[in-house]
Amino acid sequence: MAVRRLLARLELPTDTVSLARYLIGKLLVRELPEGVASGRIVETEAYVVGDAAGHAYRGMTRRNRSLFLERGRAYIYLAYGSSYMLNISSETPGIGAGVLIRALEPLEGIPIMQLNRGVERLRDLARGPGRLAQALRVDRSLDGLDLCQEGSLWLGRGDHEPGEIGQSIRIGISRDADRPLRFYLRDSPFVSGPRSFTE
DNA sequence: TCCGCGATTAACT
DNA sequence: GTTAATCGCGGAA
Repeated sequence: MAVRRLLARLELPTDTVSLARYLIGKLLVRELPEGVASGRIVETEAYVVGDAAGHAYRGMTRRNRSLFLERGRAYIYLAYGSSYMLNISSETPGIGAGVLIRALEPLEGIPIMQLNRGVERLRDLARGPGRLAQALRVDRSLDGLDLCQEGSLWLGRGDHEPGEIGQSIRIGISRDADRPLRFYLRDSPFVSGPRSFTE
């Protein structure tokens, strides 16, 4: 198994779009009582400053305050009453923006993820933001966590350069819907949405 | 307080 | 391809 090395905050681009692209190919590591579950990030979306689709658009609230932290923090919320969404804060403190993690290629702890998800098929473990959170048992209790510090959830360096990165409009939003702010690993079967609109 | 609405998913036809 | 489930948030009153 590849060495898991923590990503330092200084390695993370400050700019939201740059961060969304940078995170493709990086590792997301979850430490649970029964063991480690991890995966390679294969799909992200940027929710930039001044973005009408972003949760920070109307200012800071109790729910979205983690988006305004220094880059590399977790912002987690519940969508549709049933699915948790994991985001990583971007920009500088006081600026509300972040990157949604939409899909992982499972690497370690696959049996743990299978139990958490209640499905066997590798491709269905973390393809989609809600599935990903369920596979890694991510919920609001992790909101605000520093992902640049070893702990229950953290970001790791990938062991090689990612392949070709595609770009498209974001999935499932209505406002600011035409902006090409979704990034994904072009050849990965673990990507959730369409693979058209490639750059 | 009330009410409409999702950065989704799974189970349908 | 279509649709119901589900509930916290936040804007309106």
